[in-house]
Amino acid sequence: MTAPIRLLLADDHPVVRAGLRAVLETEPDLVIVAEAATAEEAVRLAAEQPVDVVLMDLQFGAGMNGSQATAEITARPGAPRVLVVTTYDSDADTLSAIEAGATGYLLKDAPPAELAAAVRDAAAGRTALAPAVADRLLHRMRAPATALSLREVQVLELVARGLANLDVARELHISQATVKSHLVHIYAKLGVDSRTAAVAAATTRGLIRR
Amino acid sequence: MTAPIRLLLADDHPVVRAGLRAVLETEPDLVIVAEAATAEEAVRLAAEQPVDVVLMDLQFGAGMNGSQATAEITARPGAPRVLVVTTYDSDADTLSAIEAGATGYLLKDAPPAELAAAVRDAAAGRTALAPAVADRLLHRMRAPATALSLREVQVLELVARGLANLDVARELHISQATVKSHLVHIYAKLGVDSRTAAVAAATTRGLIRR
DNA sequence: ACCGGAATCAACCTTTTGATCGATCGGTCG
DNA sequence: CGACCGATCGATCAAAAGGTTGATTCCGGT
Repeated sequence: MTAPIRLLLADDHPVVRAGLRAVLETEPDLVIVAEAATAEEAVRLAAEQPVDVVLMDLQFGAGMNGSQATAEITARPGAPRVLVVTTYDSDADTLSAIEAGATGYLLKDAPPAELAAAVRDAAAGRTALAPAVADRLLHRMRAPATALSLREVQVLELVARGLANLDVARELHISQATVKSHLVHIYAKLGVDSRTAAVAAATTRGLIRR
Repeated sequence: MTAPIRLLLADDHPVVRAGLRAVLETEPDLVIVAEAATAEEAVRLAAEQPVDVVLMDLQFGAGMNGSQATAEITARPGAPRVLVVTTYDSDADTLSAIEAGATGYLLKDAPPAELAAAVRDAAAGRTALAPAVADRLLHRMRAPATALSLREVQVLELVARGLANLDVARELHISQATVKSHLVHIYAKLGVDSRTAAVAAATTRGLIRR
């Protein structure tokens, strides 16, 4: 028998951490070596000890989000694999997580068996995508007209939260001119001509999370 | 020693059910008698057997939502208490759950001890509200201005569809000045200062339909 | 090595929106 | 009845957003 797969759980909900622990601890080849309640803590713990797979939530109450933490974790040499386990999925979440170096993307409504299988896939370096996520990614490939780039989705999500262009610029550390430029491209791709119309179109198409 | 409190867990996420079970089973006075993966199943199970407290999620993937299930469960004589345990909270969620007869409203990021305490409160018929939820409810009481008039809602729904002021005016057969006037009032009531922010605020509070 | 797309920024101009006045006209309610 | 509120409209000015053009950098694919 080979060495067990060492896991780090990163989720701000104690209940979810307990659930993941309960589900995964019944697998003899998996061992949970640490838990993190914040993204920052996850980054720190992943650096302090040998870990094979990090189960990473995307939404944390405050501070760094899961994508940022994923990017920091995967940036280091000999980094563990990061398997994103989140509740809701949108193009924005999926793309930024994959962009950040996630090995897999699961939804929390996955059955336990699927979860354990995905962990093993991730540990072996194989990509593990939830069916719903894989479907959407393929669908995007086939219809590249409506496919917003990662940056464009990020801009649009902030716009949907009601931020003005200058606020979006500050949030993303770019200039206001760039935000306007992105918006022009977004309008063209969605076939609209105002920010609120873009938000409405993107919402009905499921491009952004509400 | 008195009889243990009998619990029914209703959540569509296996991981969350396992987490709640793990957290609550360590309490000697609590016993989980059933689990439901859908709202419909929760209603059925709550009718079939004696249960003291139902831990109810609000978001289910498909079918009935948690509020509807709560209403059905509490409508029966000798009904169990329903304790809502959800991830995100918005005014719309909170109000409809309380409206439906929920005894308490907790967030999933609550620490285990708080969860167990809330279950005991609910079993005894005491209202158990998460501090964040209680704060918001009190805040609403002090600021009853959140009630939009019928006309204001009509304007806001068209704005949310991406229409410009002039388009809204034509749609409602009023002048652009009137639309702007309504919007000023809407912004004041929602505490925002732009149309997209108003749409975002109204959406999260459930004031407009998407 | 070259090309195209994504992302970045700047400057200019037009349109839309928002802020702030004020005003009229029904209803409702104590 | 008088006070109040919702709905309606107008005018003006400043701010924000949108449209256009052009340019640079970087990266992946041919």
